[in-house]
Amino acid sequence: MQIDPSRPEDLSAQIAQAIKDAIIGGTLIVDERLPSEAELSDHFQVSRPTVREALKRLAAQSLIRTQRGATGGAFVNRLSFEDAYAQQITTSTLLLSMNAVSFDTACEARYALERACAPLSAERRTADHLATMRAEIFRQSQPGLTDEAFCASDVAFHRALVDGAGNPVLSYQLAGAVEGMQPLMNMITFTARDRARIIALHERIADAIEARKPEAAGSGLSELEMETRRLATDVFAARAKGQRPSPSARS
Amino acid sequence: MQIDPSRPEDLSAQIAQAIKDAIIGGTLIVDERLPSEAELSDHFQVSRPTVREALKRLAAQSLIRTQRGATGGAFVNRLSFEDAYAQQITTSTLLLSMNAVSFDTACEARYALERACAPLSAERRTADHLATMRAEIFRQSQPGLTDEAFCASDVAFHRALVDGAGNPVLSYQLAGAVEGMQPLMNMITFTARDRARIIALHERIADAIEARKPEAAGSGLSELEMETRRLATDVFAARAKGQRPSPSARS
DNA sequence: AAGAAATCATTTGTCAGACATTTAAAAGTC
DNA sequence: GACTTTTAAATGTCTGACAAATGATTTCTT
Repeated sequence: MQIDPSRPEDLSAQIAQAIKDAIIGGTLIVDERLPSEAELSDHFQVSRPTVREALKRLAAQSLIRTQRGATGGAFVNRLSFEDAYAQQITTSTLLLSMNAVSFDTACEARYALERACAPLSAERRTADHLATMRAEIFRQSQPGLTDEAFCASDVAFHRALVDGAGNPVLSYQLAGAVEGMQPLMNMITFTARDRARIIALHERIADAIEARKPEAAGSGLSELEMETRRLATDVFAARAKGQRPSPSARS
Repeated sequence: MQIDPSRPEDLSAQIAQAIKDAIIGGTLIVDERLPSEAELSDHFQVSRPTVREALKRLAAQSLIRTQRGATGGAFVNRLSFEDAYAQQITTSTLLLSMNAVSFDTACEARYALERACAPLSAERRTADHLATMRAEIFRQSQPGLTDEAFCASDVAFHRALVDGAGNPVLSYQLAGAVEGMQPLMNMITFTARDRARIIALHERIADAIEARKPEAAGSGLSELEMETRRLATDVFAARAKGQRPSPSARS
């Protein structure tokens, strides 16, 4: 594990990469303790602040965790599904918000992936998943719900649908697709009639999942996709005409 | 944008989070220059090394880039699809290698997601995508190919299939599912007969994509999934019996 | 006056050394 | 033996300094 001080790249970046490679390559295994900062600075022939910058880079990616005290130090971190979810969501959200991805493109990707989960979810969903879906549908039907709360409930509904597939890898992959779209969804204002249509489709999907009918769930999702895209088209067209103020994405 | 020095969390982590929130929330926009390290240390009432650790955390997530010199500084980085791909692949790879995810679970997720791309790819693939798929199939049929090279070509084939859908968001999401599985795939040894079967299925899928037949592509993928899972089951069963040495994942 | 060269100022990158804080183990005390 | 105190090791933070890069400014030359 060596670095090249003559390379133009930052020393801390090189050190972080070297340690990262060691983790990915299996040289350093989960829960193994890294050498202390003093030992690392000695090994790489750099100062301790430089080593620390490298370690912070790794900590930011959840590759290591640090512990203070006598038996403390930096330890290779087992990347948990929760950490991976969070990273995935952040990355997806930023990717969509910073790259002028069209609503249609993001929507198409999201529903294509969700349809992939539907058959598995219809087969394996537990009563718990179903109960969550029903509860979210009920919440969505409450009058006086803000658009943001409606969207948040929408996300929860779809996550329950995805989690119903009982495949954590799938849930992880979908987390970004579903949650990353929320800022885009929040740009839409829903009328009462819009909501009613969406809720009806949610019920249809939940019914299909409950009855273990994969095709019905898939077609329900397809209709929901069309409905969502139609809504977005209308809202954006209205904004373009200046019929409404053109607010930026609401947080 | 403030921090609380009395909280137990690292100051650099708090500062990083505060800046991250500002970026996600839109307070800081793409290509905007952050205050200099000296100004930040003054603002947050911490030393410059602490600020630097915070900035390195953000740099590790590609949220900022830094530039030296008179007009240099830290700038909010536009998260490119390439950066997002790379992060996604690293995270997925680590998640699968560190969490004892069963081969079947990962495989199921991967093929479910790929089947979601197949209809779109059948509809939109260009001659380019098709040419890549054919080229990879040809490479896979070359004798003397190592198992690793065979797997790498397999990944390239599937990426071409996914990219054929012409949806960058979908390509981004699938990057992790396809490439993250490579270390697991590399644990499998392929006999000549195994390879022949896989290549035949690849050809069937490519034919379906070329003929713009979404259902045929989907069923080809389903068969490929079954074939892959059968192979893995055999290999692992043989290893368990001690008929072969039990190597760890080859890099 | 115009262009080239030198200088300067700003900013990040790195270093050295120090102190504070946390934590577990070792030593001491009853 | 159980409890308390001390100690050592490690990370977290600070101060101050210098190096290196780089654009802007000034000066010099023609």
